[in-house]
Amino acid sequence: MPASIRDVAESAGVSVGTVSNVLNRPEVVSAATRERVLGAIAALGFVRNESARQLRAGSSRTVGLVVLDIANPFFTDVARGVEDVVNPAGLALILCNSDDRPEKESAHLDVLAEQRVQGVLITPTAELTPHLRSLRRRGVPVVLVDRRAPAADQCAVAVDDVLGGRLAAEHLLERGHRRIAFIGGASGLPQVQERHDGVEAAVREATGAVDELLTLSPEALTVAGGREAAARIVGMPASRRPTAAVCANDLMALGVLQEMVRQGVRVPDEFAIVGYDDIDFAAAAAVPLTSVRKPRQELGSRAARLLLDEARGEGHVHVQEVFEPVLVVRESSRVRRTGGR
Amino acid sequence: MPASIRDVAESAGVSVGTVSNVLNRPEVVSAATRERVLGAIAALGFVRNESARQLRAGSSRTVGLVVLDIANPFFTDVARGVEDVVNPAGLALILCNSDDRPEKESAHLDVLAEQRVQGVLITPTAELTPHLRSLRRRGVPVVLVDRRAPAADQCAVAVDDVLGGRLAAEHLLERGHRRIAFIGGASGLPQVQERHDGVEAAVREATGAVDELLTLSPEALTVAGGREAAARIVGMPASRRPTAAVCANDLMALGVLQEMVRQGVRVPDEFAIVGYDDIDFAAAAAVPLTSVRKPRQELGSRAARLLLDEARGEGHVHVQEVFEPVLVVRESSRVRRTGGR
DNA sequence: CAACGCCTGTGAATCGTTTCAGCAGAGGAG
DNA sequence: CTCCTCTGCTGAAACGATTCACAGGCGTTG
Repeated sequence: MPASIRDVAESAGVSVGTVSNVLNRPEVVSAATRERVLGAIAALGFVRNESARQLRAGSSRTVGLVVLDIANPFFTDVARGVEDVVNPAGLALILCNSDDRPEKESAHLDVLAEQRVQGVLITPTAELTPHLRSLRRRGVPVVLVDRRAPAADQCAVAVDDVLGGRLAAEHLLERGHRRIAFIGGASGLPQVQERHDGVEAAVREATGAVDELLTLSPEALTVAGGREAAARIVGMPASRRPTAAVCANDLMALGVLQEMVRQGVRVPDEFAIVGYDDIDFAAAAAVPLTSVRKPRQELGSRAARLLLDEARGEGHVHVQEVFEPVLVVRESSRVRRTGGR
Repeated sequence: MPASIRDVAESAGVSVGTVSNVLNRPEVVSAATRERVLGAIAALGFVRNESARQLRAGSSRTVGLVVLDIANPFFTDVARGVEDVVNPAGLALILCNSDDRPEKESAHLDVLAEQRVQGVLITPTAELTPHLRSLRRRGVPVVLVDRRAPAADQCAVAVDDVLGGRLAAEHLLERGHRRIAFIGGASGLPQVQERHDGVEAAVREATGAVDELLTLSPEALTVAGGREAAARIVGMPASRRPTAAVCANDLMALGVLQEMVRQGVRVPDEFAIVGYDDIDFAAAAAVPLTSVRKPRQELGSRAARLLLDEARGEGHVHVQEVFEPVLVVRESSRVRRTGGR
């Protein structure tokens, strides 16, 4: 139904080749002809059919971004960084949400493969699914976001999460906390594991023992997950109950905070909280959250640039970029009545 | 480079038509042949080329969603609602962010038109741009989200924002506030205008005068915009300074709250705040925000269903759905020392 | 035994764009 | 006047999947 390039050609009295030239290399067409063709295009309301163009070109002008949780502002900030790079390059972004579920992730990857996207940016679920591998084997560039590459044969943009965990824990230890909880999801994400390892190492060095570290694994890395973990902590006997928690992300930290407030536990006086990601809302929370800051937007833009470079081919060198996180101290861990246990 | 349907046909010793049948109407192919073809598909790692399929079909298996601010959780919740409807229908979602800028919006619409999307869901910028009109004229279904349709010739899913504004204002008036501010962006969005009108009507009815309503229009409907407005309010002489504000969305309300806290103004004792949208973070704010709740996810899913219905053709009836907002009272407007002026 | 219908499968046309070899005509050089 | 070059345009092939009219093969029926 919509006008095709042939209709335009007919209406302008030229061949389809000429119309295509007007569209793609206007400089090879004489000014008079160009005007005539552009006039016909406007008159007919012609819009290029991307499918046909793609069919010919072999790949589309889109890239895919698959995130773990679209409701987590961390990922929308990453997406914004990606957009800032990808749109100016004339590419559209297909944003997919896996909800940390491998099936959804696979389904999205299938769609992206069928769309012949230029490449895929992804924060994968725990296991690198076979879909992801086969995508790469098929020659589709894949850049991991907020996750280290398992090998040097692909690009990845990550954050030193062991360091991040360590920063968070050392901060609490300095404030005199000894019984510390690490609250991470049950999903088994390596990023979360690394944060845990950083916390654990710091706790061991400071206390000489690891059993001071309580690890809680609520269902999901969400506000609800944080509430769940907090409820369990409050339910523990006071003698064993931790006095502070490092959370695997800010959403969980907000959940912990909410539940603590609800249960009448004063934060930070009775319980200190450190979040992770430093999303904008962390600073606006009931008790402003201490958090481990990651360069969210830059994570996205850097990953997108690497992807475009790889898609362009020609001597692309795989890069594993690792950003350093920074601890931002706010109210939720500020005070500490008593030192030691 | 990737295997085509022809390679599969060759490898399985059948014609391309048969392969296509296996893919699209497996029931017309004998079991033996089907197995053989599926085997070849697996062996070659064949993936359908959507471009080719679309070229033939005339339209793609995607829908577009254009939002005003991807960083606003309200819109990610809407997006989630859309996804829940659209993915099960076998369609992919292209999520675009206009940042409330007509040029970006137009650029995104161009891309979506070239992609031959099945339809577009959009929360448009202030003016309905010519691009949007021409899209509709070209027969692409367009459903407005969180915005009323200017005429009955298209679908729209909105919220009664006059009522929302009224609910917010009446609540504050009941609490004894008389000098009230309305904080909305300068973008001229009708949704915001309606909220303003609702507030204004309520104020007029209660006080008999409109000049009790101070309207502030910061640059953008963001946290920063809220801070900016709050700073201006604090700078006013106490005699004329409002004692409460209705904000056009929760992000601004959070900004107002932050700035008030920073300036040492106690909320709600010295200044009450009501937000709009009731995003999840509203309840988790430093002072939990009273807010006007909209059915965020349902807004998206309803809009998506209408879009799919319209795309399917066959006796589609345009629907203008208007949801009723509900006031959720929390700490930010709870108390009020003194009544009246 | 012929006629018929059903079941499978074939092969060519088609979608709209890009690309490229090649052609007409103008202008310049000899 | 012929030969050559350059500019501007043409026309057809190609991309990969879908679709549809149709062709064999086989069993059934009268």
